[in-house]
Amino acid sequence: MPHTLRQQLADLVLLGELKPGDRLDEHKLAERFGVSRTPIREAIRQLGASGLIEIRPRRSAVVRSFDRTELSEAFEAMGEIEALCAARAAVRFNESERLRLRALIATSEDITARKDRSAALEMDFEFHGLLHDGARNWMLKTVAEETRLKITPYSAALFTMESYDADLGRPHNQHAEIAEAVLVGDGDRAGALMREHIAQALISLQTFFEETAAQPDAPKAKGRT
Amino acid sequence: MPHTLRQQLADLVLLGELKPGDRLDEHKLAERFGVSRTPIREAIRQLGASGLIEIRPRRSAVVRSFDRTELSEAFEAMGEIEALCAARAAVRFNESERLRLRALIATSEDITARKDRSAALEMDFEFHGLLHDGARNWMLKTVAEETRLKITPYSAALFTMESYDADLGRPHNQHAEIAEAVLVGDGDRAGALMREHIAQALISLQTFFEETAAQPDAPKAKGRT
DNA sequence: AACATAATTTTTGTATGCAATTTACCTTTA
DNA sequence: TAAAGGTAAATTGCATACAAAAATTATGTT
Repeated sequence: MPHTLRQQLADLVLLGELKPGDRLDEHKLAERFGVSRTPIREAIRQLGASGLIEIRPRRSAVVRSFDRTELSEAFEAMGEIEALCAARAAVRFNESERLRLRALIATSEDITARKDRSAALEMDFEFHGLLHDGARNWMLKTVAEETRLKITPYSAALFTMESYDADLGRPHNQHAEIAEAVLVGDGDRAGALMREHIAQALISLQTFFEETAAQPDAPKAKGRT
Repeated sequence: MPHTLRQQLADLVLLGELKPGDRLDEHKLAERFGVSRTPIREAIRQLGASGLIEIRPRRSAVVRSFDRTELSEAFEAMGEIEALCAARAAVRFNESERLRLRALIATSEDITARKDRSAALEMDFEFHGLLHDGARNWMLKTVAEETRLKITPYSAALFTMESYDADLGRPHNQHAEIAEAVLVGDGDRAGALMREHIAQALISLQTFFEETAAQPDAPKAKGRT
């Protein structure tokens, strides 16, 4: 099942080939995907409306980048939204979802032990996706995923760093705790734990970006030596 | 300051000229706005990504329509998001915003007395917009406005109905109560009142749509007598 | 008259070309 | 060497054209 052009383009950003601040050259992208500029432009506009890239009239579109303040606000907002999903999921989960969640945590345990960062990233998406579905609210799910999408270029970068190996256990343990609260039906606790989980993720992100000097908002080296 | 094409197109939907379910003919729109189909298509794609219209491959795009369940879920989600904004605004409002809020409520009082539904709709937008800003979180504001945008074709319809005159006082009073909580700095109360306010809005919407039989999800009469 | 099928029109998807603007590069000057 | 200016190249915005698919109308059969 071939992805849509829009998804293929998004993947360039989501999988890290294009990083925040990078320009999107319509000609080159058209050539790369073997189509004309017209469909490329349409895909770019869509991703622009999704907030994944930034569209500036008469100038190249660029991958959306956040400064420290924006990143912190984004995580604060996401924390609240994910907390909402978790709290509702705790109350509305059905039996098959409970089974799936349990299985997910077990698999995650394994992945964490093997320090497979790539699998851990996928697992992270699945875990949160399961809670988004469990909230049984289409709009809430949409909002959660749109929010998550916008910061993905940053959070995904974390999982690609070798130095993140050491901290891989923390998110897993937090997921396990949240899952427990969800399975017990304790919405308030699940929500609170989720809020904390997202807050921790922000701290990890900030820490690693400070260390590597690849900080958000850092001016891109564009040929200027 | 001329609006962008995207905004002009959105206005067709937001101001009620195009209703949920209506098709967007690229040719006619291009002719209407005096441009070619290319920029029209780009605008349509953007609005599609925003969730205001629905894009179906190889078929005309249509204004997004919600069935009863979706509408109810949308309002539930919006209630939580708006409550978040209100709760934060109560704590983070600055002095000029407090003044502006007080002035807004005073004006609203007047508008309600005059039963000016059109002005009341604008006032509604301003009231909520002020709280979105007051939350001091760019992402939260974005999420709130995107959510609000999606259901606007429905909520705006309410304000255009003559029969809504009788109920015009209720939203105003609720706004006033919320404003009071915000000005006192009581975030929890502001949030709770906001949640209630949005829930009431849904009920009004459902009630009026049932009465007029112009229910959401109703199949559009398209030439078929 | 009802239904199925074929012809016709409408509408979308994409490629291509050109004008307008921005960006990059190179020269000149302090 | 750094700044400033001007020219050339690259890039976006938009119009137009045409093929493919969908919607509509017309036609024929039972």
